[in-house]
Amino acid sequence: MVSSKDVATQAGVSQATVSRVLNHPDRVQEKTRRKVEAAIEALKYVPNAHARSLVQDTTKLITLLSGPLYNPFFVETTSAIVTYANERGYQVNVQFVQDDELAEAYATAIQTKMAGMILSCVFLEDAIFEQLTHMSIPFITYNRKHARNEYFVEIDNVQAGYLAAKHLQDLGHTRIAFIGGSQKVSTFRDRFIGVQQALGELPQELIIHDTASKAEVFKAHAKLKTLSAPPTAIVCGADSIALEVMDVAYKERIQIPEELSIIGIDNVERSRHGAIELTTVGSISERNLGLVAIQELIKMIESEKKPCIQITESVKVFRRSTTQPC
Amino acid sequence: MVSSKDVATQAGVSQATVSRVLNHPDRVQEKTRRKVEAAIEALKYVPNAHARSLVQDTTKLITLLSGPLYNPFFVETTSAIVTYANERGYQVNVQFVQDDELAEAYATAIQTKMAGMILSCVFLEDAIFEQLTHMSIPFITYNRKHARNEYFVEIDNVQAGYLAAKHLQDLGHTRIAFIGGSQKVSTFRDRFIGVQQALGELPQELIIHDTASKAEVFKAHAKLKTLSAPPTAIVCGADSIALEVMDVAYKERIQIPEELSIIGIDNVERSRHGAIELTTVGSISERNLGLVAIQELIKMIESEKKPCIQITESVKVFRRSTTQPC
DNA sequence: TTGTGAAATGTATACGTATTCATTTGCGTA
DNA sequence: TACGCAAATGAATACGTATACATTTCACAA
Repeated sequence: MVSSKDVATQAGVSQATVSRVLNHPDRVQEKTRRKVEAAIEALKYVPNAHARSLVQDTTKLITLLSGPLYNPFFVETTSAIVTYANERGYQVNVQFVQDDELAEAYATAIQTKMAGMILSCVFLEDAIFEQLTHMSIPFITYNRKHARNEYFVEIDNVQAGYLAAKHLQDLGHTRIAFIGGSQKVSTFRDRFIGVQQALGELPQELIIHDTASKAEVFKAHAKLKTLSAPPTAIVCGADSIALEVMDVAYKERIQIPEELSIIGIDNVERSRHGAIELTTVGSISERNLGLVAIQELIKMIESEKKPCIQITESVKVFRRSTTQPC
Repeated sequence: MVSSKDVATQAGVSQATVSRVLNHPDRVQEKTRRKVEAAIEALKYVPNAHARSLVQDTTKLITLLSGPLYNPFFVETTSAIVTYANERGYQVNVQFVQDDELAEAYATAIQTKMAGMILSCVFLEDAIFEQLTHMSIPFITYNRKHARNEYFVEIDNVQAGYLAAKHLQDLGHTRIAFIGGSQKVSTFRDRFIGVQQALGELPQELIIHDTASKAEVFKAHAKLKTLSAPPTAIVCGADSIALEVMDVAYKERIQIPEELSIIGIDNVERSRHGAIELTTVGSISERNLGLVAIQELIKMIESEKKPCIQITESVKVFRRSTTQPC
């Protein structure tokens, strides 16, 4: 590995001067600068970011702990986060973590000195939260939040659940099911609360929580189908779930929306696809939640002042083709 | 920041001993080890990965230069790569790079000392390639390759193009169009070669290259539609393009496959969705190309011996519902 | 010419870790 | 008890960079 010392020797200057050429080009004479730059070019020198961040105790690295990419919501947020961070000169360390893996993901992540952390996969009551808070670096959550979170970006999940259920109710549906994820997660909990605000207490047989994988969606759908009075409509706790329900339904030749109305929440890009046309609830602004979060995080990193950041975006129904009157 | 020196003071030992507890626990006495571990716990010490990789000149970091996530192919590969690497104890630095941004992505990436690099976004004749080769670290490309690549993982793209075109031909189609990306890219070039092997020289009006964005797919489709003799079938150079063509077609109320047959290449997960059912060509083994690549890369990193790795997976047609007899 | 101050450059040090080498400890044996 | 040897530990150093501080250079005025 070629170091700044090698460059210095080659250029006939001291290592400090090389460093100055890189960091304060104005503080070094034109002629010297050119010599050094020539040496850098000749030796194909690239500064060592590890050494730099060691001495400066600062780094241009952000850790992203995202949910898994089989959920299209995380595809969009990850893409936005990484791209924006790169534009701003940050590298992004990405991990895709399943719900119960946060602790170990966190443990390995913090070994690397970083400028900030952005994550989605936190539980409402997550033991990891105290550690996060005691970290000296800024962190922000998007989509989900912790019970005592001070920095988060989300959509109005209660309202989203409410609007989704209301939409189906307004279409005349009375047997409405809910399929969602873990109630330990703020998102699903709040969305379910919203659903209940619209519909009142749902019969137990129409509520299915803890649906994380495709296989579980399959089971959930099978269970609903065999009910003596199957639902005519389903509120899905996330578009990712809705897409999987649609997959199962199509494969079983169930007509959507004729036999079954489906509404999701998140308004992911894919729900707009001509072959999908999923009715869903999403942010009015249609701003990417990940983008909002990374922008806020970088503000926090670069301005040092850290006021409490709590952004909750308003939502509305995006009506497409998977819902119709009962 | 709490350092190993602080831990040493707290435990009443030297810094070297703390280091040994972490790296060679067997070389330190049981009693001492417990003292140190207690101190680590008490001070919530985490070793600084920068300092470590500085002194060891080694690091558990891999750089991934992926194509953009609006292409579902890259969603699947990125997911597989990051997850596998994490399991093996590596952090992954991710960048999503558009075709013409490779140079700058590369420039920022190499400032961080890394164990290896994995990338997809290279052109057949890419100037960056020489720099990559002269790097002392292992790198491997997946999906795409460079003209002089020694380490790559791909599917048999010529065969894929051939089979896709042949499939349509066998169904009786004669007006077959091709929509692909840049011919500077190995993937699209080879796939197009395969198409021509099956169909002979295509009429110029039925060939559309350089289709990278959704907007360009829209334009491509519009152009084909207004032809005096529009195509009855389209070979798409990638599933991502096929999905976008389907999107446009559905929105214009064009029946697929009744009015237009579509075949893609890649066999991405999404093409199996009940609402999509895209006929496509993909690897027989259905192994994730990204996974194969990262496994090979880590082998290269950890075993030092670096034979030439050139994996080309055989392909077959996955017949679904977007193609039918003319 | 000489003195002065600013600009330019060099010297020395710190960051946190792993490791080599030197020193101490402790144990078994004579 | 004393000796020797292995095991355990400590002291010192290197990794590559940025910067505070010391030194040199240089232009300009007296």
